[in-house]
Amino acid sequence: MSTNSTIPVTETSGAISRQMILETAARLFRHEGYAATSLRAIAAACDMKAGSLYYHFESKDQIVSEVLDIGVQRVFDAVKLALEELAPDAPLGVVLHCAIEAHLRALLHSHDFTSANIRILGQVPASVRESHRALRRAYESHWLELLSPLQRNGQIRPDVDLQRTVYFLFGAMNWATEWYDEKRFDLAQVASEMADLVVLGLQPPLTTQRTRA
Amino acid sequence: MSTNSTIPVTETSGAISRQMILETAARLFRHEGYAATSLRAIAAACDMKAGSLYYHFESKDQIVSEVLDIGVQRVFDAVKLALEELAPDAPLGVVLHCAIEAHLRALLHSHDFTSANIRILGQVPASVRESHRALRRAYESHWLELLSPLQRNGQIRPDVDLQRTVYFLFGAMNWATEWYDEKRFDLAQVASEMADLVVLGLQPPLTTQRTRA
DNA sequence: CAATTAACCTAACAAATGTTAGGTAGGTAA
DNA sequence: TTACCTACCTAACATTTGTTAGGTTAATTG
Repeated sequence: MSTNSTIPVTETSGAISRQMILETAARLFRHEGYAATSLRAIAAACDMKAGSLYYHFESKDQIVSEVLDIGVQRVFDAVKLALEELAPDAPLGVVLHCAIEAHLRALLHSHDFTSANIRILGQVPASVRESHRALRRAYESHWLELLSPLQRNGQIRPDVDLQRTVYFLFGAMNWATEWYDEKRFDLAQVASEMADLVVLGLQPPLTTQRTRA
Repeated sequence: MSTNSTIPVTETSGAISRQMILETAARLFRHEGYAATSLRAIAAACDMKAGSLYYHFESKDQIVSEVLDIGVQRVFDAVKLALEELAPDAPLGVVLHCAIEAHLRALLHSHDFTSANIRILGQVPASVRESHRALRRAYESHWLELLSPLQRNGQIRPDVDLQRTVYFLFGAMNWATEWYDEKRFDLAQVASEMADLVVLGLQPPLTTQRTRA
């Protein structure tokens, strides 16, 4: 007899538990590291026992593997979505600002997955790291394909190495997980400053205004 | 407080072992993470047994604590030394290039201490991290005091936030531990590119030449 | 010579780890 | 009713962990 059942048809109770396990694991991995986060700690935070995790996952490696992938995928999706809303001929400053803000927002706004990703990548077993590397490279390529036409445009100097520029940007952005505090900083402003730093440089502007070439 | 301020003139066998333990620990911490690096693994790599480490150190925490401090101290010393050789009125571009190259060189040139520092800081016990924070802040302040006069000079735009600029630079530099390969890159060139990126920006120069104001 | 010390070792401790085998309450379906 | 399935639990397993207590050896010192 179907009374007023509040459980949604689409999400079974198992799927909800699975999601909670992943979110809890991401939070603990981020703060404690990979090896220091035990399955018992993950389970306890989900009001479960350690053995029950094996109903949803094959191993600890599989849990951390999914956490890593989700972390990159969320940032990847956020940046792709933000860039799709831009005009195809948007200038460098706008493109960079948009991409940086999307990356930072996904990275910092209550997403333990992304922070965990940056912190524990060097700690997971080599097999896990290897299978995760493809996704990371795909995201890196996305940024290269973002900047490449701008260099052909002449909006980026031809002698700039885009590969290393992306490395620099990733470093500057991802390091924010170590110092960003949403109570002390405004994310949009941080994104603007970072974009301005690389676009305008630290030097005072040489001319007050510029006409299109 | 346990400062080893005075190193014995003749390096005793114990001091050599102590140094080897620290170097081995740094290497393992960097590659395996803090919790995954056991005292037995450190000892075995030094041709010792785990219990013998307690002749030189009080605990695992003390070992990792010294590794963390050495990591920052080496970069700190390298940057201070490099800046002392500069003229006091050196322009922004020269100062930044000099500081960045010194930081990167100490960070990347066969120093497991520095890489370990960046990777495992988020994994060590809170008490260790807390006592290490003072040294990190001192290094951060050194960069602020490096850039501050240049902003008063007018060589850095007055609306630039120096605090966050240092965060950006630290991120870009420290991230190099994740991608730098001494066989593929030239360190001096990487340092130049990074300095140019923030000094000149990505945009093409608006004027071909510039005279002093 | 004997005594001492530096620099290790052995062997064990309790606690914690990932993982597995088997059990069980509650709902669903026939 | 009976049978089945989902989503857990209990209890153990073999390892591994940091740490300690109590040797042992070789060199140094008086």
